Amino acid sequence: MPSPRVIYWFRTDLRLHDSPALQAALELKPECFYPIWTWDPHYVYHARVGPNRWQFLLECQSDLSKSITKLNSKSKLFLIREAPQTLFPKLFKEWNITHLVFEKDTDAYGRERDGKVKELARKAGVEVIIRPGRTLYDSDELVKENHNKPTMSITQVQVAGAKIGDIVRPIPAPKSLPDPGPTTLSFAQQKPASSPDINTIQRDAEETSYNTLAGLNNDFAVPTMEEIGLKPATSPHRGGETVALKMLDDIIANEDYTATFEKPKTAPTAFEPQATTLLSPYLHFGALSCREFYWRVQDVVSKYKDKASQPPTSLTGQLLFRDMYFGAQAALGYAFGQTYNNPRCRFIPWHLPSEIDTNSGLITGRYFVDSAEAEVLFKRWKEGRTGFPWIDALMRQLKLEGWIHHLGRHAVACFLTRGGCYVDWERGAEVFEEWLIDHEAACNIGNWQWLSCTAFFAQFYRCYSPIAFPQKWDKEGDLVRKYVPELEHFDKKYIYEPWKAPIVDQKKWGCLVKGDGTETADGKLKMYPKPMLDFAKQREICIQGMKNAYQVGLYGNDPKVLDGTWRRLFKDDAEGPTEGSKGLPGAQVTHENANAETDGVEDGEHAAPPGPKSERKGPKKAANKGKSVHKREASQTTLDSMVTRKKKKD
DNA sequence: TCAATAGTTGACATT
DNA sequence: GAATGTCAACTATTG
Repeated sequence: MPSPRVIYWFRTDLRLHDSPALQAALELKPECFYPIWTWDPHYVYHARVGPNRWQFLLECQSDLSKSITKLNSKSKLFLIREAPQTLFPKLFKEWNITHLVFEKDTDAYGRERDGKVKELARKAGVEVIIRPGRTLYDSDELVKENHNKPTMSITQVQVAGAKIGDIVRPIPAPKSLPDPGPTTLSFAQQKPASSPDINTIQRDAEETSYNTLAGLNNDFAVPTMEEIGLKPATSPHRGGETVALKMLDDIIANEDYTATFEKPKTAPTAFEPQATTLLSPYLHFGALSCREFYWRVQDVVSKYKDKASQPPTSLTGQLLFRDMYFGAQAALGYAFGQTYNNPRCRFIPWHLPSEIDTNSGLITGRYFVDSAEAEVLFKRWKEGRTGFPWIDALMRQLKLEGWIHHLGRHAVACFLTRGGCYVDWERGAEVFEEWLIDHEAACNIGNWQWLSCTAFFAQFYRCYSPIAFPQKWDKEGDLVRKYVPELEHFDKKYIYEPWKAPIVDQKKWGCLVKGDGTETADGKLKMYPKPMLDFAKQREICIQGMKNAYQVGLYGNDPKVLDGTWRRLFKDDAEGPTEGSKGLPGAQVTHENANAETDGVEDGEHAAPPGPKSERKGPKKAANKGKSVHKREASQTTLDSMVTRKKKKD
């Protein structure tokens, strides 16, 4: 039996503390130990990742690399710029590897990738060791104890969790690490296909991270933002296990906060400091272990006995919700991330429905513009110029900093979907995926389904007001003043509804409320848009639409949804793309090559004012016009060809 | 079987 | 200002 030569493959576990997989790797007593990261083109080209989350990732990697070097001056995090699916067979041979060890990933894409890597290892005679560690409970085990069903409520998580047993106590960080062996790379690099590339909009220079195998200085260094060609990051939040553990220490030191935390009582209007822990991005990248967090909190809670808050509102309750969403995703796979073919997601004929690849049954990442005015509402929502200061402040904070309070996310998600614009939750989830530094696919998808009342939650008549809700938390409107500075001098009486302020006052306070937000100044005066919709009216339309869709009662996997005949069950004038009795699968609107630069709807910027169906006189066509449609041509099923194909010449 | 009740985080009026 | 009830009425669980 040769001495173990081990690759430890870091992915969503960028830490040394409490890593069951890392512990398993070290128990092998390796002769050579290679801590590596492979540069997965899925992240570079396919998932939506903005500069803020990129920077957070790079900071987590740098911090981890330094921590590794502190334990062994010969070692570091070796970043190898190639897709794992093509790199590993060559690397196994080159470094004479005997074991590959990594933390389990239950994300839909993660499972697919790891399945392929396991197969490659088997062929190369390399033993693969996988340990769960990303969640409180192993998500697959949680599903198993939930009668092999996706975990759809917190009670189910608690019952299934109790059957599994106690949440495991955290493992200390290793005190030393074995040397790596030789790190020569004599093989040729295989570049991934750089097309399709959803992230061109995130860059202001060429993406050159695949120009070398081991980086510009051949030292396996963490790439710079420049190497990836990214636009500058703007988030104030810094990544890394070191920062995370310090933040956790500070939270735990405040025992009252830790033990009596109740999420619904934390203010979404608070900033500097925010009302919640802001540990979610560290949990996402694995810079902080959720079990470390859980037990540090639980030990304080135990001291407080009956004075402590309880799940689901307590701090540990938040971690249970995370496990719930991971369990739902582990059971449902790719279908969890979409309505189409999802047995647990209600079918609502939202505006701007997703394009479906009928071969794979998966969404393509593009969508249909069934209504030009809905497209305008969506654009204005994304850009933070809805004319509702609370919504705009949050969307601008999100884009700038990559993090907003959980209840702020509720407010903007409700507004986009069932409580305002009646736009598909998948559109909103895509924007969050792009901008959040803590974007966790399972949690993001689950929360969007929750807020849109398509799964997990059903009380659609409980609708967040963009005026009354923030008023409850902050009468002064400080968050608005910070992120919507044009309203900085408005009296608090009008801060959440500035269109009601008298014109003389608007002039006095230096900002006119007019237009649609495309212009920002009128002479010396600033401009802020008028509200893009009548909230009270739109709320009624949405609630009626939801009530109707609930009565029809379809789920995403209903045959009538799959083949498009669901339209027979809706009246033509029901809210959403409901006309006719037959149509394309899902809520797609007409047969059309979605790559085509054709359109059948008037220019969105000049659309009629909001109102039900106002623009849908005459034949209905899909508008997939230019910039308004996401340029993602491949569905998830084509990922494999994406990484194994040679880079095409331009 | 079915009524009662609970469900992390609504708005508004009244006490 | 905090607590409670009503609005209109959802699903899933429980006894």
